[in-house]
Amino acid sequence: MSVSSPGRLRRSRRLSRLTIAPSGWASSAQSRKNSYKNSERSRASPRQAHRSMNELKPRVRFAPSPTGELHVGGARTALFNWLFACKHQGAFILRFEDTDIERNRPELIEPILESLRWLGLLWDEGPYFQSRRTSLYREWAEKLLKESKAYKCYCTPEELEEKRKAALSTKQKPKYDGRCRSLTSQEEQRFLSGERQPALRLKIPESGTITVEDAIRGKVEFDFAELDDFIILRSDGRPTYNFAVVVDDVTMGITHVIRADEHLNNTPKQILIYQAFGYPVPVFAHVPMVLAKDRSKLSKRHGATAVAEFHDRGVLPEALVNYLARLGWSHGDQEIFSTEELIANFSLEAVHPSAAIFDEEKLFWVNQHYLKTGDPKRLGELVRPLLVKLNIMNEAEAQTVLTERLAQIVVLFRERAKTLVELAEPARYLLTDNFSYESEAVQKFLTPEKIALLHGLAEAFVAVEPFTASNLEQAARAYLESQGKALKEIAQPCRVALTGKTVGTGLFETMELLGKERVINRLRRAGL
RNA sequence: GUCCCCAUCGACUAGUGGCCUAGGUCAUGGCCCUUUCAAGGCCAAAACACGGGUUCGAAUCCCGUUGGGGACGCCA
Repeated sequence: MSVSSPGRLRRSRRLSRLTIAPSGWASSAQSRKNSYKNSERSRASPRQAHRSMNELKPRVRFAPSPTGELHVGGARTALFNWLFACKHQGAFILRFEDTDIERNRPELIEPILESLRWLGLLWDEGPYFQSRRTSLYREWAEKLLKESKAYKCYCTPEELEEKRKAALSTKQKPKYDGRCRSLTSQEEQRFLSGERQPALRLKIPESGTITVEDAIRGKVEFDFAELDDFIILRSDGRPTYNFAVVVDDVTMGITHVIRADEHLNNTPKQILIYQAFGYPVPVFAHVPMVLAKDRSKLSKRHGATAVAEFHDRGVLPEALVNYLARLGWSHGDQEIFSTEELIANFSLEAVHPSAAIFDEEKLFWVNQHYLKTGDPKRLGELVRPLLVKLNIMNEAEAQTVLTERLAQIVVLFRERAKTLVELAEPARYLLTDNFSYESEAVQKFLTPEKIALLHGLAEAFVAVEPFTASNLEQAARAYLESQGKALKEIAQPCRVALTGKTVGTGLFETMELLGKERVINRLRRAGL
C-alpha cells in the first residue's frame, strides 16, 4: 500500500479503504508493531479484507516532523487522535513528515517514539516516512501535470524571494504572479535547453471560495483570491508539505485529520489537491494551540516543553495524559480520568475552540493525585533508578534495596511529594548516612538542653522491641514524662537529629523506617 | 499589510435563550486538624473584554470594536 499509482487507487479507493481497515482496537492493540525499521514493509493482512461496508472504521494519524523531541502540544494532538481512534475502534497511524531530508535521522525520531510509548499512545501502523515515498509523490504529481492541473515553473527561488519582498514592502499579500502558468512553447523550449530545473505548481481556480468543514470550528470560508498557484513538487523532485500530506492521507485511507490549529490555513490548499485528484475530503478537526504562560507560543525559553523533560522531573505518564486531555477538552466538572474514562467520554465536539495555557502547577497537582493513589510497589520501582540519578546511592546499592522498602517510602511520603523526584529525595536519609544537616535547623533546635534529652531518649529506645512506631511513641512519652517534658518540646529537635531537616513525615513512623541502629546512633551522635 | 481562528475568575473549564445572585478544579488568602511539613476538612476573594442590535428575557444568537493567537516559503 505504500506505493500505489494514482489511477489504481482511484478506481479502488473504497475497496482500498476497506482492505486497510484494522480488525478492531482490542485485537490490534496486541499486534501493534512499534519498530519503525520494519514498518514500511508492513501490510494489512488479507483476512482484514472481509469487512462489510457499514463497518468502516475511522483512520487517523499523528504526523510530527522529526525534531528530536515530542512537544507537549504535539503530545496533546497525538492524544486526541489516539482517543478518537480508541473510542471508535479505528486505527491510529504514525507518520513522520520528513520531506526535508535533513530531518530523517534516527536521533531525531527515536526520542519521539520513546515519548509516545511512555505515554501509552501506541500506534497501529507505521511509522511511515515521507522521505521513503518520494517516487510515489512524483508519480502522483506527474499525473496532475499530464492532466494540465499542474504546470512547470522555471522561476528561481531568488527571483521569487525578490518578488515576495517587493510585495511585502508595498504592503501587498505576497502571491505568485503565475508567470509560468502560460508559457509559450518557445519560452518553454528555451528553459528546457537551459540549466533551470522546473518546480511543479498546482493550477488553482481564478475565483470563487472554498469552505472547510471543521469538526471543532464549523464552516470556515476561504477566498481563492487569497491563494496562489503553490508548488507541489520542488525542482529537485521532492514534494512540498501540503502535497505530501494529501497523497499520504489519501493512500493511507485517513478519514479524520485531527491536527493543530496552525494548519487551518493550509487546509484550503489541501482540499484543492483532493479536488484535483477527484477524491472526497476527510473530516478536518483543528485543535487549539497550547500556549505558554505569557500567551505566546510555547518554546524552550518557557522552561520545560518536551514530554521527556516532564518524565525526567518525575511526572507520571498517566498524570501527563490526564492533564493534557483536560487542556482544551472537558467532560462536565470531572478532573480526574482513567484512560478508559477518557476513551469512553472523548469527542471532538467537546474540544474547546480557544487556545489554552499550559499550567505546570495544575499538572503537578494531577501528578500528586496519581502519586497518592497509585500502587506503591509500582511507584517504588519507578523511584529506584532515581536513587542513582540523585546520587543517593550507586547502581549496585540501588539494586539491593527491597521493593517493599521502596514501597514503604512511597506510602510514607507521597502526600507531600508532587513528583517522583520529591518522593525519592527522603530516601537519602532513610536509606543512607550520606545526608547533610541543615545548619539553620541544627542551630535552632539542637541546643544543649535538647541534646541531653535526645541522648536520654536514645537510651530509652535501646529496650524497644519490636522497633515499631507505636512502641516508640509509648517509650518516648514515658521517658519524657519522667523528665517532666512534653513531646512537643523535643519533636523538632529529634527530627533534626534524625533527618537533618525540620520537615518530614510523622516522627515515629520515620523512626520505624530508619531502623533501630540508625535511630539510636543518630540520637547519641546529636550535637557532636 | 492581507487572510484565518479565538474571547467566562490569575489558569483549566461548566454553561448551548429563562434553572446564573454564573458552577467545578488548580493557584491564592483565612480557619480547623496537628510533633514539623504536607495531606485532609471548612470558608473567602476572584470572571461573562467593550459597544450596538434580536428577544418578554442574553454569558448564551447577530453585527462592529478592541485584545490575543496563527498563517501568508522550492519549512513542516
